Amino acid sequence: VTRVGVHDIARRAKVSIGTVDRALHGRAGISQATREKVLRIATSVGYTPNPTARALSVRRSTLRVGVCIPEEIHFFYDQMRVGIEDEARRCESLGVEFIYRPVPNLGESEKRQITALLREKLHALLVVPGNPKVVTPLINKAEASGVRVVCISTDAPLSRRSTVVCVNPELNGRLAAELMAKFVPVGAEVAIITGMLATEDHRKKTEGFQAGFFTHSARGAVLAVLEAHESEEESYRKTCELLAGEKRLSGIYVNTVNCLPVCRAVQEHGRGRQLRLITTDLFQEMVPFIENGTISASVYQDPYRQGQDAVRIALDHLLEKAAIAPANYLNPAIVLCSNLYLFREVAGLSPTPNSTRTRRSA
Amino acid sequence: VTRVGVHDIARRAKVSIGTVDRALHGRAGISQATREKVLRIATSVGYTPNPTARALSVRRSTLRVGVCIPEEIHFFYDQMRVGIEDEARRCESLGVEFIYRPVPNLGESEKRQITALLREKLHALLVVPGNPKVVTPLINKAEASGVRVVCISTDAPLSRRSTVVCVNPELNGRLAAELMAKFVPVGAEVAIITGMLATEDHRKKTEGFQAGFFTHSARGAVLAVLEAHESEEESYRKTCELLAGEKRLSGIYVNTVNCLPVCRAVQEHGRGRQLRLITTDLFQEMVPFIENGTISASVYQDPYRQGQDAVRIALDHLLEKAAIAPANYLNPAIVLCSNLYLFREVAGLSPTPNSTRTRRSA
DNA sequence: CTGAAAGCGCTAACAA
DNA sequence: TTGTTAGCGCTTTCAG
Repeated sequence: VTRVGVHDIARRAKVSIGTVDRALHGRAGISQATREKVLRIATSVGYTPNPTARALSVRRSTLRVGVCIPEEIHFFYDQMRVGIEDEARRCESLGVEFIYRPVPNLGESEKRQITALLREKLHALLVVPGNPKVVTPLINKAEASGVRVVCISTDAPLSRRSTVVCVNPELNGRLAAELMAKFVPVGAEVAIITGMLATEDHRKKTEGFQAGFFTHSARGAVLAVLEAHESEEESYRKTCELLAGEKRLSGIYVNTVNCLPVCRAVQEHGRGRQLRLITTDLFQEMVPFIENGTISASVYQDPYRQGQDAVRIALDHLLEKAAIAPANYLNPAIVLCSNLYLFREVAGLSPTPNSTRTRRSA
Repeated sequence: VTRVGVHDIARRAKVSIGTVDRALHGRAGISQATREKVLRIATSVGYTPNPTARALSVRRSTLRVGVCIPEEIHFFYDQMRVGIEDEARRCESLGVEFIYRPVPNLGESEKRQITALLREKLHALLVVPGNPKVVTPLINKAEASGVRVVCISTDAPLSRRSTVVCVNPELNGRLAAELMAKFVPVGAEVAIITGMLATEDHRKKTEGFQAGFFTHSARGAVLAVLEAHESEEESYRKTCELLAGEKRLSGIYVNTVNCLPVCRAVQEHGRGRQLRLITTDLFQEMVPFIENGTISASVYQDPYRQGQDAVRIALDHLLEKAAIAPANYLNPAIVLCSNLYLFREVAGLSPTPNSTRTRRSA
């Protein structure tokens, strides 16, 4: 099976390889007649270009990808960074260069960092936008100068970013609600503990949960939506009050990362009742609560995958001219006790010694 | 930051590119002193070879990856194939050639197809082993001659395959059991419908479910394990008998793909009771049953991802000398009504018109 | 409009 | 032991 190349076509058409190239790529400077002849021969011999040769020939400049995501140890953005780095490593042999300009926290000094990145003659920019108002003009400026911008995890919906890679927050809430509806009995009453409803992400998760619980539960109701403002103390206190006030409460959905105070409160004051707790994401401190059943399930947004996918989308576009979908919604995973140790955040840990759950109340 | 190549190293070491090549590849005909000097410079400037150029230059030694998976339209192995093809496309610019030799059905004529592949001077082989007894010697032969073999979806555990990419079947069963335990009330009785317990995969899923249900349910019991031998008629009949005989039954776990007859039986004869059905994998015909709540959840083994990961593992090893883990266990996804349309098998379809589930019994 | 030729970065055969 | 050189198949520039 000897592959046919531009030379073969040129020979058969009695033209030069330059002409073949012009015909094949619809470039200017060739007569319609020759073009058709070349094209006809090319299809008749079943020509397929050798992408290796093309890649070698065409890519003289190295691609530069800027990355601006929050820095963090041991959690969400940390996993995202690892996902980006792992995928970046696979591409460095293709001559792709990654330039990291992290921000210390979501939204903090992002204007400075992104501006710095944009000076680097990027081809693509991966960014977790903290404050959309700040980031949107920068994104628009980048896209205007041909830089493909991929938002990760949170969107800048009014910007001209090429795409976003995230879990749809509304779906996130709906999924939690459907699970909750299936966990609790008919007519059950549940509550939501959120961060700040001013945050789009939290608001949409909350709305999604309410809509989903209405759809999937049988005569159930969402009794309360409590804002805890990401405060440990406030979360704990409000959960305790909730448990004290609503004796019939049979489920709590926590849609922010700040679930540990809720777990503690439930463990201390919810004992004995069939209270179902559904949380968001996963980190090591949650493990004992999942193992002992305090947390029934957690909706996991897979930051590693988000980072990985963002890189892949950008590079498929840059290297292979793949189209970019306007949005890339990941399917969140569901963390249960059984699959806990397959998650990156937990893999490698060994189960807590006293985690054997033999026929406890499920 | 312009990439450094053999020429740069040659210049710095004041030798020719031929010598650099000899040093870099441990070829003969070079003095120890020059070799060390070149190597030192190469590492100090962080030289990484350009695989595209290498591939182009070496020409005939493009990497060849053989693929032997079942052929199928519209379902599991079909998705797996797409996953492999998508990932293969991303690699073709690296000069990797994929040779497909599918089998019509799992295990059918696999000896012939794999043998044919092994004649192709492969570097890696991706295979879904049907009959381990047949495939194991072929795998061993391949590995003995330096071909890295990656099993997908099912393992050939006694062979010397480099790795397997799959969902651990026992975990699969445990996960289904944990969900079931959380869905059904205290003291609930459930049943398992399986294919053939002689099949390792089905047996392990069954065992996993039993163990998991014992662990996670509160005083519940697995009443029956029914083998339906992948027969539509048998599945339907046995489900009907089960529903008639066990009036208190509150859950069924179907651990094979053959779930439609069970769905029909449940819809016809299980009406009115809170019967929880947990199935395996996902295909279009299941959609209405998920939408109308007949199926409470399905444990999805993500064939697309399995194919994709298999390619990645093989190529990371071949191209970047990455180590291969002895096994790669994927985390199964859980299909619910809310996230249904994020799955590849269903994406693009629009929801069934009468699927609006307004406050039905969950 | 068309052809010739110079690379892309690396390998390998052949000289020296 | 080392240097030189001719490609791999394609794109692109520069003459004609």
